[in-house]
Amino acid sequence: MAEQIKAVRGTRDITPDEVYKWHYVESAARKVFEKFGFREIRTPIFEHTELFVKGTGEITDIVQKEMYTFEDKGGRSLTLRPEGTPPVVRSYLENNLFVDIPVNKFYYIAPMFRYERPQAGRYRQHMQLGVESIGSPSPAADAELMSMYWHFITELNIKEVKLSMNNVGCGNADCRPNYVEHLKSYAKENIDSLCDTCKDRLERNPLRMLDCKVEGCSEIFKKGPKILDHLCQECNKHLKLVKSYMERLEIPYEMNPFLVRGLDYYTRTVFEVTATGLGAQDAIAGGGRYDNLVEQLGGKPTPALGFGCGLDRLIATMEAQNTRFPDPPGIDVYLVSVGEEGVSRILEISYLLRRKGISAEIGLEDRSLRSQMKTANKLGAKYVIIIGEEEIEKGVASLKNMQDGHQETVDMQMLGSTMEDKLRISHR
RNA sequence: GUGAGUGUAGCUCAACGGUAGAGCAUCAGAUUGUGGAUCUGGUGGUUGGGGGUUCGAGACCCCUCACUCACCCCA
Repeated sequence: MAEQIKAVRGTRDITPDEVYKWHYVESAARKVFEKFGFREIRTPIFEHTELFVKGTGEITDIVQKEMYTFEDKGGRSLTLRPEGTPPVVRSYLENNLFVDIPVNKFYYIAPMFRYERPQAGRYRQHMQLGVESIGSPSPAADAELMSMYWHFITELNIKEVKLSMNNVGCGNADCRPNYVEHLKSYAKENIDSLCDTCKDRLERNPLRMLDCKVEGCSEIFKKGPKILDHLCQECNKHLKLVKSYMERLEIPYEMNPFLVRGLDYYTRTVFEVTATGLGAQDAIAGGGRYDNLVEQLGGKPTPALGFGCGLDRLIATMEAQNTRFPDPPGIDVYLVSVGEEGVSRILEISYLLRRKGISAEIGLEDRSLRSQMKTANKLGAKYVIIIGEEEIEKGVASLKNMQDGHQETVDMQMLGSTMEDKLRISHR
């Protein structure tokens, strides 16, 4: 035997036994999102590398060490998309989608690629359900987005989720930059007690020191300056309104002043949803406002916000919580034949039934009746149609109800309509 | 990128350095044309791959690949 080629590290197959769960979650998402006025957008799976360097941010981990970047035969540097926001903004600008309506709302269900070491809930290719709302500065848009996600996971019956929220301010001199100076001088006062990563972050990306998990560091920053105390007036007002809307919508959330997301472009509202049963990688969704990104990517100054939700983790959560999925689709009829003439008959009948919208499966191997019945049972067929020499001679078919075991004889000509009647009743 | 653990049949796992096994699944039969329960039998493996130690390696050593978990970070 030739050597087996296996799936690439960090990737996996979703086999037919699993895929119905994905269909369920995806169609729930489409239903919910479309009710909230979001429309699907599909962008290419790869982009010019520059889009992510500029959009996601040069100093992010994603860009610095996690991108699948390659050169194509034309010498272009391309990158498999590691996240969905920059491509959607690019598409929004490229297609001039802003001309029709002031606020554009998009969603996508698409694979993302990051070169990371795989572990529980982390893959090199993972499916992300993403949403972007471009054009509105209103805090109501923030609340709308979070409430939509909340509704979505409620619909799926996901339990034990926590929505954490923060406001990381804006670029005005009296807002985040001012806070960062405070934070830096505070960190310098305590520099001897900080871990090496934090020392490094102090210059490169000071905000990220806040969510350091090293105990000593988190203790220090708990006592340090908080962004929420240093927001400019506008950001403060925004935060206040978002909170009041969330309360009015009765969406439970927690303020977490240490929540800082790994992407550069966030302004003001950021949030993260965590779930139980996942191990260390427990974030099932994360997002926030990015009011400067559209301009950064060459558009006019346009406020925007969005989030991403990892479907692999979402489904893993549901499995860990024993969430009920709808039953996997079974088949209506299994057709069994005896003898060569029987095979040609069941092929013909199955084609007829299938065209009537009935799901039918046929046994094509030359096996004993008993074996074929076993297969029918295993596939969960509601009915079995048996066509052998006796039936052919009489021009009939034997029809067996697999639930109650009752068997009857049906005129071959009447099979189509009989099956339609029976299945209409049992579907009710 | 760092650290730890694990790779034996489709799945879950055994086998003191000495003939590679069990349960489940699968296939067939018991039932010459009838599923689920029971019983009987069969198929199925270059022990992840490569090298080394040894009279002899699934086991010990080295390399490599993969998986798992954690760090980092993220969904």
